Amino acid sequence: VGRIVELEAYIGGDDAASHARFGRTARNAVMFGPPGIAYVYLVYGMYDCLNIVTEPDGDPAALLVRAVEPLEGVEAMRTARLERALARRRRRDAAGDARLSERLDALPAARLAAGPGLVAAAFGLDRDDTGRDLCDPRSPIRLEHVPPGERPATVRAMPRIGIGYAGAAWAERPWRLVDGASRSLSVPVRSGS
DNA sequence: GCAAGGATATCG
DNA sequence: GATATCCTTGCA
Repeated sequence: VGRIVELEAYIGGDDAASHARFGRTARNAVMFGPPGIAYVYLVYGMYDCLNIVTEPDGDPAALLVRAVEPLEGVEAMRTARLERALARRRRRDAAGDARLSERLDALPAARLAAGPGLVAAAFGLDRDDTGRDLCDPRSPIRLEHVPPGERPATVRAMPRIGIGYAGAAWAERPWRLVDGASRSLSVPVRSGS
């Protein structure tokens, strides 16, 4: 269980940073479907990224989940992270495996899912999870309301990350939303933003 | 500061 | 069918 503390909005086919910018394709098909559905894609050939489809059927849009603050199951997340890291290695050797394990053990819980690729790794998600209904209480991966008693989010908006290819006009839009008080952000909030 | 890594969309 | 590029990460 974790609390989403960082999201980026990708809205409509005219958003030059969105996967929907080329229209409907095999990869992005669920973005054009109903909201509340998971869209998981592979980026840079290595990392899976979880998105939540948002707009009504026919209107392509999604939220990229860039960071989650662990609330429960920290050790399960650590195990999932290690499993993913080990599976990715070409040449396996005991010394290297042990070193990876040590590094993960030393990683603070708050940093286990502090990045889009790390969110999927910590929750054991991959592209096969595309299409899951995140609003279905029976779904193994799902959205729930923040438990009562948790601190309220102090939401801040700033430009999205890693989308220089879309051009300045789109890159400047403040469509990255973070809980400024969280220590689990992928990139720390810079003062003034 | 940069290499790793494979799918993807586009171009010949 | 080939290739430039990609909503990143963890190492040097």
